[in-house]
Amino acid sequence: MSAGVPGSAVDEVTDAVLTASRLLVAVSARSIAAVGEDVTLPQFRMLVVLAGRGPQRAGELAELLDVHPSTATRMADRLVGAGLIDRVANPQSRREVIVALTEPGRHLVEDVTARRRAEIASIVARLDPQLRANLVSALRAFADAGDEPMAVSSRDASALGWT
Amino acid sequence: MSAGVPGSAVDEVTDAVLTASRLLVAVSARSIAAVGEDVTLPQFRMLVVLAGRGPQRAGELAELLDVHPSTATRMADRLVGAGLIDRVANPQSRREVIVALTEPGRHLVEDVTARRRAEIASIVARLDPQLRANLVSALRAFADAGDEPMAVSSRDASALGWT
DNA sequence: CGCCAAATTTTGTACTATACAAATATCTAC
DNA sequence: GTAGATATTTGTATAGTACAAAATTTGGCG
Repeated sequence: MSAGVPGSAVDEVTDAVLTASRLLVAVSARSIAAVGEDVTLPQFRMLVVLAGRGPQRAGELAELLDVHPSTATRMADRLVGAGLIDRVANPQSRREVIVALTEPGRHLVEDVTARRRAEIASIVARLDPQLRANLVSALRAFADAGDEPMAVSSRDASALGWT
Repeated sequence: MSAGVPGSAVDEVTDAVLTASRLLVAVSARSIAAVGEDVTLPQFRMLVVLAGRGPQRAGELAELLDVHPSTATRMADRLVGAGLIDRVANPQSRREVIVALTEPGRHLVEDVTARRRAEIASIVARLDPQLRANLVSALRAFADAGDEPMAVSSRDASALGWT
């Protein structure tokens, strides 16, 4: 292994993060289902972005979601069909399209978010407070450590045949 | 909030776990791409299960991956096409189909896994050792706390209008 | 002014993942 | 040996995804 970290530690961290993440995804899915709306997880992500950052240009929205613009268009089609978002041409520049939550859309996000937060809170509440503090700092450090693009030393990279 | 846990703690934990998990998914995707094979993440999951538990019945495989059997069939179709798995009828019970890695399939898994482990190791290596230990124990505790099915107190549940 | 290049979005096409229902094939027990 | 149970595949439909091409709009330049 590349830097004095035993392989088992790598696998333990990987497993632990992925398990925790699966749990959160399951909680989110449950929360959406509980609200009874027929919205997929990617669609919900779009709604959350709109709730958090306000109305957005279609292309900007695609970038925020890290999908191709045409993907965003089609996702938006479905959400418009469900009455959860509106699409209006920007009067200043009619080639741009502004996407915004409708009232039902905002409601949905609030509803689902409240349920999700409540459920996660009930999990977090069961954690020993010391562990709880560790969790956040350790995960942040982990994410920060991985943030630097191409997170491998050049020695490792060449050893593995990377460019 | 349900149990004396400030909302911000909930959001911090949620954010931290999801960010870390996104990082890992990105690492995995990079590792697969680096090997140059045109395999999707779900397909790779199937290969990993086969590598870890040996040849499996089609239905068993679907359960392990938590997808519908027909989904597994189609995923397997593509992997057979790519020469990464084999499908043989169980001689003992010809209605059953056994799916197994081919040599190229096993190779692919080993290759990708090695790259992924190396990259994650280089991230983990940057962590303060104390944080590293905290990370695993805290995440495990979190996942365990969430494992209990329907992780909400009945008081919370009724307060939220759950059944 | 008018046209052409750049920007923005949508449409056409193709493919994967996914589920449900129905068809198919096999096995087993009576 | 036939009926019911079991295992898989096929038919059909939908969502997410990308790339390429078309459509629309804007803006600048001769």
